Amino acid sequence: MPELPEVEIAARRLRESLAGRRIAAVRIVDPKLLANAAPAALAAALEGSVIDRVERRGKYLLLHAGSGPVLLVHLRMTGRFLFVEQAPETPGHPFRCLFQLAEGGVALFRDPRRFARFELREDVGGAPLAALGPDALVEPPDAARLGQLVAGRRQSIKALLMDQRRLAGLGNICAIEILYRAAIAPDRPAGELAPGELASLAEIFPAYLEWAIARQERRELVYLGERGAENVFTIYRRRGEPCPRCGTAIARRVLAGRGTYFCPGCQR
DNA sequence: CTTATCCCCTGCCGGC
DNA sequence: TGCCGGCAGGGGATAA
Repeated sequence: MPELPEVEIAARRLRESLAGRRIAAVRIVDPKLLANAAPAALAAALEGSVIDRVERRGKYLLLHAGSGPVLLVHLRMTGRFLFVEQAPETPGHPFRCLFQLAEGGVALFRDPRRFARFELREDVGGAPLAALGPDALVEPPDAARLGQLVAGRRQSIKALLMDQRRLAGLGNICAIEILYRAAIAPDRPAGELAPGELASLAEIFPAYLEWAIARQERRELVYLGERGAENVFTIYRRRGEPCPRCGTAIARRVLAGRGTYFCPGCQR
């Protein structure tokens, strides 16, 4: 799932359903979930404590428990928290981790592809957060700042938008949809974009993020893989369908290692 | 320094 | 119905 909009919504749900509650027990089902410590370390850090603050930075979730270590959560492709009254007994609901709350209720961490990672860090100043560029939602770059980011870069504009060290939060779908709205071809070398195109990008992508967050808030943006999920995107996963702007068939190619949808007719 | 490729994993979908 | 290839919102490691 997660790009910035989904991670932002995940942070809001965690503030509603997890923050302020005491964690009675932590159960790690999949020992590979915790990237930099033993499962016992997570239990020691969280059991008996209260998550008092939840932050988002780029695609990372930060769960603070008082003065203890911070738990970094990266959802990667399929990670998500579910809040339920009781831990499921049947194996029909596999989960990688479970937080039992003292006042009742359970937070489950589901992640079918098992790419997601938890990390315990003493502070937020070092790796991996220090490597992130400015947050695409909190500090959206204006045209001038974008100009600095792309200056001299031969890398494709799509790869640059997805590079978390330059700008944190955008992923494959965001990059595809934003470049479509700006009518810029995804494989254009970033450094060759004209000032007017940078201005167009700078205007479009905060608006796109707000739109996606609002949609997700209304629970309209769901995994495409979920039963009954509808593709709400303009061109993502619409190869062969006519472009809404010019009618040309939407094309797909692999760029920066990811499936990239674009309109060969009007994205220049 | 870049960029490209492979890898990590499971699940769904469409075609045959 | 069953099998198989393609595809999937992430990034890290490695090679060139």
